[in-house]
Amino acid sequence: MSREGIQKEESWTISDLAQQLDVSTRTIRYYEELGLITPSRTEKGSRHYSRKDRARLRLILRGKRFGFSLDQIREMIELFGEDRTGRAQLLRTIEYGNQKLAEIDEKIMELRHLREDILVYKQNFEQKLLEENEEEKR
Amino acid sequence: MSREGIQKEESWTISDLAQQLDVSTRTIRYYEELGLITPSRTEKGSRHYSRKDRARLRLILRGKRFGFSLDQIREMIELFGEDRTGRAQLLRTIEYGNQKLAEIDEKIMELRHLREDILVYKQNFEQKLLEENEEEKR
DNA sequence: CATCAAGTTGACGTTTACGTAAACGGCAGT
DNA sequence: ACTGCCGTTTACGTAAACGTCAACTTGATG
Repeated sequence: MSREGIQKEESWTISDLAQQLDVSTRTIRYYEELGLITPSRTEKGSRHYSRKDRARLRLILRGKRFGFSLDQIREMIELFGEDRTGRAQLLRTIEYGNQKLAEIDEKIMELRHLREDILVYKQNFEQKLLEENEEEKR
Repeated sequence: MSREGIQKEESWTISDLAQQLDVSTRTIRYYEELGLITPSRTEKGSRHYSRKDRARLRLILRGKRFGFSLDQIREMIELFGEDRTGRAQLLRTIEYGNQKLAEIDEKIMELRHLREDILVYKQNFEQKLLEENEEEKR
């Protein structure tokens, strides 16, 4: 009989996580200082990260890579994390989400522009390369 | 006869440019300190920006918005800016360009992920909103 | 049991990317 | 000639995002 429902009950130490996501432990603790993640603690006081914590950290790192400040990220996490109740609150949160989505779409657009710019530069050099080769044939 | 080839000879002062691209003059001067832009000077010493300079500044700002450090940006500008000659140099530069393009594509992919994450959060709240409405009907 | 790796909390240092203020020159309008 | 306004340089200030080091605990292991 296959034993179903066995919870791996995965969890990691701070250095596990640091290694997995390629950041320093200091950085992770720093994010905790800022209230971006709140891992559980063992009896002794060691930090203890669940897969949810890990997902959150990934979100943070991802956000960072696109110029979002930690403060903006915190803002985001708080809004989506709180147990908002009541239509008004919910609507506001959803609206905030839409706004963030729009921002991201905007970023994607801009990235395409940047890509274009670089492509043009590159093509310039490719052209030069062709000219060099022509010259050689002569 | 239409007068062709009339160069508007466009150029701008530092504050013109700052306003156009929505940055401070300090920032522009700072980029110059770092060697990212080198505007010409008027007799008196005032900076004088051509459309090329403006394009470059736009590139810088664009790069910045995606977490590229000014140092990375400088690296990029230098490589594309220098008058490289010789097939080896050209090939290296082109390779560098390809690498940058790959990085950007990677970023775009990651942005899509981030977008997905946020979308899921939002949909969660939209679901809650539906449940609230149900409850009300009761 | 000694020691060593890995965890903790402070505290201070460093880099990046500018802001801000001082002190000055040039030019336009009154 | 005086007043603003814009430009310049030099210099110091600062917020964000960590790095680094010290001082200490706590298991784990030869």
